[in-house]
Amino acid sequence: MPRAGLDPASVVAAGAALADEVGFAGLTMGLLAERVGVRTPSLYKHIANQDDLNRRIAALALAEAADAVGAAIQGYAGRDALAAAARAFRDFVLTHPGRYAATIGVEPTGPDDPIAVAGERLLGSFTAVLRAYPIGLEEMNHALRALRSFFHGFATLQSGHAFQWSADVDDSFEWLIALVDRGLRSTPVAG
Amino acid sequence: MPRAGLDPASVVAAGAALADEVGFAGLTMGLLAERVGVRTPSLYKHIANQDDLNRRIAALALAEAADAVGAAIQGYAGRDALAAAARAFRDFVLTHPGRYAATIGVEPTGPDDPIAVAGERLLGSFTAVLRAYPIGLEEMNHALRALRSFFHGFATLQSGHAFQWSADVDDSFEWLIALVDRGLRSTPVAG
DNA sequence: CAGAGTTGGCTAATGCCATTAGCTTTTAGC
DNA sequence: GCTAAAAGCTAATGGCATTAGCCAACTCTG
Repeated sequence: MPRAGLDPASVVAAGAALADEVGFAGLTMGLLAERVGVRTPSLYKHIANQDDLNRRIAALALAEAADAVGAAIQGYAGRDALAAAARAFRDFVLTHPGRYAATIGVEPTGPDDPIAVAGERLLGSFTAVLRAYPIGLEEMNHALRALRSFFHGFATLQSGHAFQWSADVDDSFEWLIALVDRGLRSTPVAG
Repeated sequence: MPRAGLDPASVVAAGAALADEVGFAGLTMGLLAERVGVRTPSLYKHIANQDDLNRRIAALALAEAADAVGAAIQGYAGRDALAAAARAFRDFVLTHPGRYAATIGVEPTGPDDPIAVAGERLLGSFTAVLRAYPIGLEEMNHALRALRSFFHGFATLQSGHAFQWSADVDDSFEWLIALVDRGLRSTPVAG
């Protein structure tokens, strides 16, 4: 029995890729073991259990999303930054539906949890998007949550095939970006 | 062995209630059987299998949500209707997280599927909310999807404890409603 | 370059969960 | 009252996650 040369990172990466293929719900230890060329129990030498695997996939997904969004908004501000961030985020979710699904409902165990660290990084990019809009400090958290709601909502609905084919989904997404841009521009005067 | 007096509707109702208590992922046939006072295999006399149960719970949830939103917007228009619908929808998701989770990712099998019927009814209420806004027919589908994205996104994020406690979540929700209202008021001139 | 210890892989076993088969009793309709 | 469908039950099957315990293969030191 030659060694497979696995380590936690490679197992998690394979798990994320497999989740993207078969759906997060279809990700089983047996399938993942087969994918990495090992018997099921051997996976436990690298990850504690399936929940641990899910959390690591979630952290990976958040880190990758933060990278994608962060890179997309470089050099842009205002509406251009908003559109770039929104498109990058949605692209990521649509091309990596399984690993993004792993992030839903996970809660970091503490501030040093990789999930929290990556999540903060993603939030940082969202904050950068809002910088050019007339938003007071006190409203920043509300605006951040609004942005997250719209990014997360649209991406998960489309990923779950919740939209009929009555109109082009990409057009709807651009329309949504424009709607949010108008709303953010005309924030109320007082904080 | 006296009969328990079960029928599909009561099993589905109990399943929805149980899902709200233990989370959709924690809903098992064994737990549901115990809850309705029957052994596990007996459930199959009323529902085909767990997937069937999930779909029926989803249809129930969509119907209830449609009722709640429809009732909430009675007599309101414009921003008032938007706020009423948003609050009713979020209240429903937060008080019934398990059954709402059952709706995520389900796809109706055809136009007569109760899931499709209830979903259309909910969409009808959302359409009514948009009626007082200056939105062209061609844009209606985009606006509808935008509304769904906001409602679904915020409600699922809050339900999944994805918001930190840095600011009051109810305030954020009202802020989001105001943002969407501003965006919907100032739609571009051309359709 | 040998050998001790750690690491990573394997087989076997356990327990939970969904589902099916086949039997029995209740109950509704005649 | 009788018959047949409906609704319950026990027993059995198969999939999945997880643990125990064993052995081979690297690593690292002397």
